[in-house]
Amino acid sequence: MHPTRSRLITVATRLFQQRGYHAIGLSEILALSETPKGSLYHHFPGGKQELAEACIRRNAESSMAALDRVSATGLDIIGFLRNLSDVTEAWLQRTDWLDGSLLAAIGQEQGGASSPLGEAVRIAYQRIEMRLARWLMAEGVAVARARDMAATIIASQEGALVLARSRHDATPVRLVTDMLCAMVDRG
Amino acid sequence: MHPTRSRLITVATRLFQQRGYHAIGLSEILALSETPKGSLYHHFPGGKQELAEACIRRNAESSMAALDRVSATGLDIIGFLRNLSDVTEAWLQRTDWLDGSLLAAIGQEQGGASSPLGEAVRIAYQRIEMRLARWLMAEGVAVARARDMAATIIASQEGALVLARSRHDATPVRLVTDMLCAMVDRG
DNA sequence: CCATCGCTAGACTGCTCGGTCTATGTTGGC
DNA sequence: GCCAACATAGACCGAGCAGTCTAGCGATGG
Repeated sequence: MHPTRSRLITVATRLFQQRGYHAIGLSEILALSETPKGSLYHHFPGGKQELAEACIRRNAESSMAALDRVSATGLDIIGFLRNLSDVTEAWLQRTDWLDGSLLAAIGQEQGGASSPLGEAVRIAYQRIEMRLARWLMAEGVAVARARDMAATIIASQEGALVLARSRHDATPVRLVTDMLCAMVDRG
Repeated sequence: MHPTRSRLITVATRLFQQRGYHAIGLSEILALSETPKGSLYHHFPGGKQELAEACIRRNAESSMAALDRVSATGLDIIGFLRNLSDVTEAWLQRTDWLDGSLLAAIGQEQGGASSPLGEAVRIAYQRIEMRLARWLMAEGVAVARARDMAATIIASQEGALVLARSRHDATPVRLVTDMLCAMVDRG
C-alpha cells in the first residue's frame, strides 16, 4: 500500500469517526495529513466518497484482525467481552471522548437510503458480525444462537459507545458488558 | 407555540434524524416545510443551530411523554420493553428505514467535543434516562439498579437502531429486547 | 382609517465546499 | 542519459452553504 494512500485513510478515518462524513471537509483531511489535493484525487479518483469507502473497508479489516488476535490467545467469551470493555474504555479516555465508531458515524448519515457508503457500512457490519459468530461457534455456541449473539453484542456495544461519548463517562460500556456476560453465562 | 415554529421543528427533526445535522441544508428544511428564510430567522435568531437545539428538546419531551403514557397504562417492565420493540419495528418499516434516532444522529457528529448541540444531546439523554429510572423505581427496582438499567436499556436500544437501519432488518431490535427482558427477569 | 408590530418573503452576500485541470517533480527500466 | 509512468502540487471553478437585510403583508387596537 502506497504511504500517501495509507496516510490519507488513517487521517480521514480519525476525522470521520469523530464527526461523521459531512462534517469533515477535504481541506481538513488534506491539511492534517499534509497532502496536496492532486494526490488525493490520484489515489482516490472517486474523491471523498471513495476515500470514505476505503476507510470503512480498512476499519472492518482491522476489527476482524483484532478479533482473530483475541481468538488466538485462547480467551473465552466472557474474557473477550471484559477485554473489549476495558480496551474501549481506555480508548475513549485516551482520545478525550473525541473518537467514536466510524461505522455508526457514517451509517447514521446514510440512513436507510441506498448509497455506496451505506452499502459499504452494511457490508462492514456484516463481515464483522460473521467473523464474531464464527468464533462464538468455535467456542461451542450453536449456529443460530451464535449469529444472534454476535448481532446483539455489536448492537449494544455500538449503542453504549454513543451514550458514553455523549456523557463523557464509560459507565454505559461497562453496564452493557455486564449484561452481555450474563447473557453468555445463561447460554 | 406558533404554527410556523412548530412546523419547522417537525420537518427539521425528520430530516436531521434521517441524515444528521451537517448533511441537511437549510434550503431543504425550508423547501419541505414551505417556509421562507425570513421566518426561520425570525423564530430562530440563532439559525440552524438554534433550530436543531429546539428539535432535540422537543424530542426529549416527547420521549418522556410517551414514557409517562406507558406508565399510566399500568404495563409492567417486560410489557414495556416488548411494546417498545414492537413500536420501534413498526416505525422503522413504516419509514422505509429512513428515520433513525435524532439524538444518536446529532450526538455522533458532535462527538465528545463540547458544543451547544453536544450539550443539548447530553441533557436530552440524561432527562430521558432519569424519567425511565424513576418509573423503574416505581415498579419496585432499587435506586442504583434502576439507574443502571435505564442507561443499559437506552444504550442497547440506540445501538440496535443503528444496526437495524443499516441492515434494513429489525432483528437487532428484537434480539436486544430479548436480552433486556432476561436482564429484568433476573433483577 | 390608520399606525403598529409580528411575521412573511426572498434577493443578496461572502465563504467554503468538492472536484477539475495543468504544470512540475521523481523514479525505475532501457 | 532519457523517456514513460507515477505521483505531487496547488491554482482555479461553479455550486451550494449559512446567514443578513430590506421590503411588504395582515391582523389588531386606537
